[in-house]
Amino acid sequence: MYSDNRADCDVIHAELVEQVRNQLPDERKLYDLADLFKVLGDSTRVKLLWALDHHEMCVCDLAVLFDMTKSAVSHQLKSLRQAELVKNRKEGKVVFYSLDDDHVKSIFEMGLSHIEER
Amino acid sequence: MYSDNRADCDVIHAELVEQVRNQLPDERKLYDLADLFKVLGDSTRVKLLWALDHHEMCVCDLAVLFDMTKSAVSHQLKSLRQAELVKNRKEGKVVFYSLDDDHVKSIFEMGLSHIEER
DNA sequence: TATATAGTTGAACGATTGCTCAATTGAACA
DNA sequence: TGTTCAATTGAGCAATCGTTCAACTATATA
Repeated sequence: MYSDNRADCDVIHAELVEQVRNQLPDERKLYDLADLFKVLGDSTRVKLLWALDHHEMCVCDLAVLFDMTKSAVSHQLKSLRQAELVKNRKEGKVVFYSLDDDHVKSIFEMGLSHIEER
Repeated sequence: MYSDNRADCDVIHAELVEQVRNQLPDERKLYDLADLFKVLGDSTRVKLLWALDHHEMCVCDLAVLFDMTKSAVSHQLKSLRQAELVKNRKEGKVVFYSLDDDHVKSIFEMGLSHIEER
C-alpha cells in the first residue's frame, strides 16, 4: 500500500495513519495557513502590525519609529498588503497604512499566551 | 531628535510616533512572537501539528502519512519541540509525539478565519 | 516648469531555512 | 553478543528571505 513512499520504515500504526489522513483539512488550506504564519513570522512585520494596531501611520512615520529605511518598510508593507493584513489610502504624497484584519490582534494575543506560559 | 536614524525622511507626525512608541510591547516579546509564528510558518510543520492534534503519533507514522523521510520529520519535530509546541514520550524503540500547547488549535482556527474571509 | 519629497520597485547580497544523505544512538530480541 | 529497526544528528546544498542600494514614479509647491 505504501510501497513507493519515501518513509524508510514499515507502517507501525496503519489504521491510525489512515484515520488521521481522512480527517486532515484540505491540503490547500494547510498551505495557505502556513503562508499566513510565514508573513507573521518576522519581527519587523510583527512590529509594523503592532504599531498599525494602535493607529494608522504613513511609511515615513514607521521608518522613523523603527529606525529603518523607507524602502525596507515599504517592502515589508507590500508583503502585509499581499496577505491582506493591511490596507492603505493615499493623501497627497503621503500613504497611510492601517490594519485590514480583525483577527491579527487575536492571533497575536493567542501567541503571547503561549509564550508567557512557558 | 532623530538626526542619526536611517529613515531618510523628515518626521511627519512626530507626536503620533512618540505616542505609539510608548505603547509598543517589550521588544523582546515582539521577537519571541515572531519566532513562534516562524515555526508555524511552514506547511510541513503545520501538517504535523494538525495530525498530532487528532492523536499522538510516532515519527514513522508521520513519515508515512506525509510521504517524508523519518529524518525530515525528526528535524521538523525538533523545531516544534524547541518551540514547546509538541512533547514526546518513548515506548521501547518508538517515540510518540503529541501536542504540548492548548493555543495551537485556537491560533490555527483564527488563521483559517482570516483566510476564509478574503 | 523645475524642484523637493513620499513612496515604490527590482537587482543584488548575505543570512537563514528545509531537505537529503550518511553516520550514529538506543532499545528489543534472536 | 550481534542484528535489526526507530529515531536522531550534523554536514552540505539549493532555495528562500530581508535588507540595501539606486533608479524610478507621483504629488505638492515655489
